Amino acid sequence: MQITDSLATLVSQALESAQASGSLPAAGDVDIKIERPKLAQHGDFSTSLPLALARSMRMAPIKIAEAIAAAVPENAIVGSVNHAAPGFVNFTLSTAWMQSQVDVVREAGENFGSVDIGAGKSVQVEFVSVNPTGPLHVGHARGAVIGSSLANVLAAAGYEVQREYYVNDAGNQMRVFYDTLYSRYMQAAGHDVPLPDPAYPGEYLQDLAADLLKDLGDGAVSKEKPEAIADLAPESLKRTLEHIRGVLGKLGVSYDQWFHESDLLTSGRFDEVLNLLDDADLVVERDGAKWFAATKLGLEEDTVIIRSDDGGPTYFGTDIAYHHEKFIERKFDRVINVWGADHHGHIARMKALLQALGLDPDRLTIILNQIVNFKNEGESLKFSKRNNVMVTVEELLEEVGADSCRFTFLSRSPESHMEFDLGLAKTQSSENPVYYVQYGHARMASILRTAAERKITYESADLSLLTHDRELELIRKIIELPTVVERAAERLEPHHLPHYAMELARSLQRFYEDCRVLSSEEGDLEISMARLQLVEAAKVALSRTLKLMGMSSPERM
RNA sequence: GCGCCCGUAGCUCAGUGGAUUAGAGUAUCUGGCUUCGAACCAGAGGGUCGGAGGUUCGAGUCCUCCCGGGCGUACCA
Repeated sequence: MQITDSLATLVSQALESAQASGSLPAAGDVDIKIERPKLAQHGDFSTSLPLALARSMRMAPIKIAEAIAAAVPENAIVGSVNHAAPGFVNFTLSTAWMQSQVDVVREAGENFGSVDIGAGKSVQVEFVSVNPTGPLHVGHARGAVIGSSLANVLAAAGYEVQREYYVNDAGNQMRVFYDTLYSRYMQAAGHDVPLPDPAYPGEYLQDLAADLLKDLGDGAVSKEKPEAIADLAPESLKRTLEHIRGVLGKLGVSYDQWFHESDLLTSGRFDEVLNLLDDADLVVERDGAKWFAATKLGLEEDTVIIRSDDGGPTYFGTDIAYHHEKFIERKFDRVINVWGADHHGHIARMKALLQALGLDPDRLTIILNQIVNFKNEGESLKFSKRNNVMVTVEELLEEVGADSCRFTFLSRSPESHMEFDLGLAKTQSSENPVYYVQYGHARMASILRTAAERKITYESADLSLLTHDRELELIRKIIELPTVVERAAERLEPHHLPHYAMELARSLQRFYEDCRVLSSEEGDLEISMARLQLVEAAKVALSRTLKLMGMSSPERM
């Protein structure tokens, strides 16, 4: 149970007992919100419930606050309760309780910070899902970082999480890709085959074609184009996906499943779902194409499911089957898709579709991450696959490093239109907040190492010696982690993690500055032992936070 | 035109679903290393929260309008 939940219960009990004793009048159902005051002098937690009750109780809020504060029952967590103008009840945590938490954190170890709001419900997080037509470029990194961290957070919050990459291996883009690959392959074999129009640009395809020629031989050269492509396609897809998988791995991203769009077509699921829609009278034929009749569901316009030119499904068409598969076949309680903001027009259609399939649209959540504006030394960079100006994720990682990259993307909320200055990220490395956070971890590790070298054991420490302001400040910050995880999971906002990490590292550095852990003085052994336990707890909390962010927790730097 | 998103310190960004005196990093300036790691700590300056109305006892947060920017508005994905 979270501290805030415990406090809410206490407030609820206080309210009831004050009403029972007649010091407060009756009130309707109330939602007790526990907040964190901005100023330390107002305590650790507060509630503005009296302000909300003032109207229905027809009493001055300050009087209500006074009555509630006086009625809070005795308990282990709260040290003192006060009321303050204009109508707050402020709580200060009990010192003894905080001290006891050091042990709780150490015992929880790498599980510290976990909560159980998910209650084992299954949730799928689908992210990146870039067309397998070449290397990932920097614009894809943001969604990768957000999606993977979000998955970590949800797992820590008690959900059964599945991480998925949707491989679009069946659409028009792939056709263009393979057409271009064919030309490049033939060119590599010395034949003058022009590029198709449109064609995929970039050196990647030339390199891939040359590799295929080298590794598979020139057997496809003498074949007709469709047969040649059939020969080359599987291997090119495999290699491209391997490359993508490798780069994402370097970025700290991994998946439980790579789901292929083509499977939806070969398995018959696409046709099946199309029939379902047809039965619901939501498919119309017009201009030789088949449309999803979204206007019948109140949307602005219909959307094509099957093209008129070749009878193939559109991206949205297979996406219908894909989401049907997610909810009906795989039975996910919730599905979260992380999309680039340029796909936002797709959301209303998807939601309408779920409704048409008889599914609650709220089970699908789309997280849009805004396009990243990359700069170099203050100058804006425009990327495009078409005009071949791009920086790959691989290059980004070489320049900036995975941890720094993750921290930077993660510390902005997805909807912010963030700027990423590549030059700055490189040159500012030592001022980068990521190093501040990791340095804190390395420093705690160093203290524990030194303690081990000096053969200091501290299992039997007396935690009641931890009374210094900096020690208590650190404990307060450490035990905040479960609340942070809960909030990040509830709101699907992993960006709270790096901000918490900064605060924790700061509390830790301030503690280090004012509280000597290892002393050469004989009489200091008792306090050293207690502080070593605190250091260990702090390291546990910071390490877990870094892990949730998909970052490393260095023992040395 | 319409739709979605954004506008908070010089710069990059938070702000816990309305609440006690708007925060952090960075940059600038000042001070601090003889014992555990100075990639650190302490302090200072820097804000009409894009603008104007409105709701409210109370608005950076909710509503309306305006200004500025990004992205959509495909039988591409």
